[in-house]
Formats: sequence, C-alpha cells, structure tokens
Amino acid sequence: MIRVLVVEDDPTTAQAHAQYLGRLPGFALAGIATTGSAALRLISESTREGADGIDLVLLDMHLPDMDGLEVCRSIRSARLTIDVIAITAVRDLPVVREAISVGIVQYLIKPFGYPAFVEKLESFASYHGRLTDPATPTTQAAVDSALASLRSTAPGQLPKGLAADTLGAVTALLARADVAWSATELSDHLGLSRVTARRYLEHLAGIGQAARESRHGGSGRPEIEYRWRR
Amino acid sequence: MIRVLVVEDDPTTAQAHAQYLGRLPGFALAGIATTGSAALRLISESTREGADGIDLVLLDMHLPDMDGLEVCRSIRSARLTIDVIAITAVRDLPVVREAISVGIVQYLIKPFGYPAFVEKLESFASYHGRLTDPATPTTQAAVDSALASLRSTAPGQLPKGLAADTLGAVTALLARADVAWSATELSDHLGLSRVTARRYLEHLAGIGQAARESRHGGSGRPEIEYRWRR
DNA sequence: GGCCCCGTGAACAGTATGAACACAAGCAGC
DNA sequence: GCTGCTTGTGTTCATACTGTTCACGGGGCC
Repeated sequence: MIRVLVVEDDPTTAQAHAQYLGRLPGFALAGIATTGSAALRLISESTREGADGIDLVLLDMHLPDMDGLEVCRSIRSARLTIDVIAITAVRDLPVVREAISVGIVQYLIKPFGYPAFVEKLESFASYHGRLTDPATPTTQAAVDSALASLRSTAPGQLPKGLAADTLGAVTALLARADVAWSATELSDHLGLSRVTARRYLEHLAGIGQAARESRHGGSGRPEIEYRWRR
Repeated sequence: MIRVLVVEDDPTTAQAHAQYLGRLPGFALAGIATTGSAALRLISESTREGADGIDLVLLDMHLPDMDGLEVCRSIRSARLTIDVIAITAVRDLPVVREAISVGIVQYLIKPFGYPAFVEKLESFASYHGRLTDPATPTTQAAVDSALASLRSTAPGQLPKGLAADTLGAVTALLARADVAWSATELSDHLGLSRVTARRYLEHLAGIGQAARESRHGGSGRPEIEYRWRR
C-alpha cells in the first residue's frame, strides 16, 4: 500500500484528487493539506515512531504560504526519502527544470482528467514496487529499468481529429502572452487555415482552458476571440 | 555546450572520466574536484557574475569529507538548477532511491565502460536540449517526452524491428543538412518504403534525436516532417 | 534440411486538414 | 421598425497523408 499526502490550496480540487486516489487500488490517502506549512507538519508527524509513514506527496506548486518547490526542498533537507509528484497550472519550462532537479518523479499539468492521473500514479507504483522489493538486484540494468518505468511515455488521449503537435503549437502561442486571439489571427500566425485554428481553439474552450469573448465595434458580424485561462 | 564538473575522490578515476568527456562532442569539462567541499566551492564560484555556469555534475557518492547525497542536498538548498548524474560503486537499493529523490537524473554503477558512459550523457544532452529550447511548448506531452529521453535504453541495443545499418543511413542523411524531411521524401531518397522510413524517423523522435513538425498549407492531411536535433 | 526469428514493404482503413458555402450577427440608412 | 450591406461564423466534404496489419523473404541455428 502506498500512502499519499495531497497538498493543494483549493479544497474542491484537493477533494477531487482524493477521490481520484480512492478509485485506485494500491493507494491510500494519508491526509490533505491546504498550505505548505501544514504539509510539512503532517510529514514530520508521520515520521514519528509508530506512525504510518508517507510514501508519496501530490504537491501543488502554487500554495498560499510558500512555493511548492520550497516545500520540496524542505523535505529534502530533512533527509526524508519521500517521493513527490508535482501538480501545477504553471506553464513555464524553467519551473519544470527546477522541479525535476529537486527530485520530483512526475510532473502533471493542470487541468488533467482521470486517465492522465492514473497513468502517472500507476507508473510511480511500478517504480516504487521495483525499488522497495528486496529481491531486486542492484545492477545497472535493474536501476535503468526502474527509472524507465517511471519515465515511460504513454500516448496522451486526444479527441479524434486533433493532432498533439498542432495543439502544442496553438497552446504555446496562446499561453505566451495575455492577449486574446481570434481564429483568423491565429491561423495567419501559425500557417494554418481558419477552420483548423478554430477547431483547436474550440477544443481548448471546451475543456475550460480558453475563454471565449466577442469583439464588437466594427461593422459586420462580431469576431470571437479566445483568451488563455491560467 | 554542456559544462560538466567531475567530482571523484580517486585522481586516476577522475582523469579517466575527464578523458571520456573529452571524446564526447557537445560537452566541456568545467573542472575536477576530489572532495565534496571543493566541489561546492567550484560550483558557488561558477555562479558568480561573468563566470561560465556549470550545467551538470558527475558526482561520486563516496567522498572523503562528505556523502555525495549531502553534496546534492547542498546544491538543492542553494536553489541552483544544476543537474546531477550519480556515480557509485555502492550496490544498495535505499541509496538508489534516496539519490533519485534528491533529483539525480541518471545513476551509473561502477565499474562501467565508455559505452555506458556515452549512453547516459547523450540521453542527458537530449533531455537538456529539449528543456532549454525556447521553442519547446510547455504541454504535458512535451514534458513527458523530455522525461522519456532520460530513460535509457541498454547500450548498443536497438528496439526489435530496427537494423543498425538502416538507422545509420537515415541518421547520416538527416544530420547532413538543416532541412526537415518527411517520411515519403526520405524513403524516395534512400530507396526504402515509406513505412520503414517512418519507423526509423519515429524512433529518432522517440529518443529525442529528431523533432516532429506538421507541414501545413496544402489541402488534405498535413505531412509530418522530421528535423535533426543538434 | 527444417525451423524460427526478424527486418521489410504492399495494402488498407483511418484521420487531420482546408476549400467552398450557407448562414448569422452586427451596423447604417431610411 | 425594416432593408441592405458587410464581415465573420460554423459546417460539409474531398483530399492527401498517416498509422497499422500482415505476408514475405532471407539469414542464422540447431
């Protein structure tokens, strides 16, 4: 059984993660913390004699009192061998790099659905099982294979008709600045047709990642613009 | 260029690692340290204004003054985003787990030969290149794929279905110029079928050696082009 | 020789894309 | 208000490329 601490400032989201966890066999909820200091207190309590230890932390990077990276550093300097899965809405490569460098084992970008959640936790379970099994030999091959199970690449589920590459290009442009794009503007910029740009923008609006607004003023039918939601 | 610091208590072994590094294009030796404190001093000097930063540390776990894990923790608490490859003769699973938890990206067990060394550093170069490339979109798929390039495939062993000489022909053509090839173009040029060309190009994309892009514009489903990654 | 394994490509079903088009929503003039 | 005009939306469908399956041929090994 892998005991998991959920750290997330929004109570609703924290509950959702806890419920996701409840549906997964092999995992047990060890607690919920809504601040970084609460998380560190729960963790230090769990290391006491007789208490059930915590194996894994689902750690939101955005917390009211301190940065998620800071929480992770505190865990490390306390010499606790607790694994961390980072969860964040921040789309910033340097943050990803830093998170990996402080030893997070998985990186989940919000918003995500149950399948993405399951994939990350299952792969962690596989990794954890290998490295805690005393029968595992300490050979280069065994270590490589354990790391591989952690970093296995699984195909992300996209609706039919959408390509991961194109979606990546659209989100990269949209998320870069706080400006709203119309389908036509985006298509000009990326070398796509308006129809295709619209398809991807509508998808992002559908999953709540983009907000739709009407651009009034000129003559003719108003233009619809899409703004990235953080 | 990836700047590397070699940390190893035995001078002969340290020299050997530095020589291995010298034979690898894309990497530069930033220094050699034989103790933990010397390593930390070199690292803190390298972060000064005007100095060349250190990107990667080849860190032996066994050092005269302090544990390699302790060196790693010090780097973390100094908030430096420096990646670490652990090198050790210790065959102990808990040490492996703890090393991974403090954020090492690769784990090399001594003794190892040049091929194993190359494999670990090349896969790191691929990972590093992806996460420092500003063109990389911050999507779940991109992060997963960057992490996947850290996953090592056993040295010299190709996935089943791929032949070494065919792969050689493909990489030779791809790497020659900075143009992107579609699977069909490549197959025409090499006298292969499109299916086979695609297999090898997908393999290169999977290990991060090629970048995939969609070629939009014309009518019909877009063509995927593959560009060599340096 | 008989057997098995593996790299290859022909064939085919599936799927991202954009040209074309019918329609909808605003504005201006009366 | 109604009418016309202008501009962008939303949908359909041909299209070209993708991704997968499966049979073949050649090479190593009992």
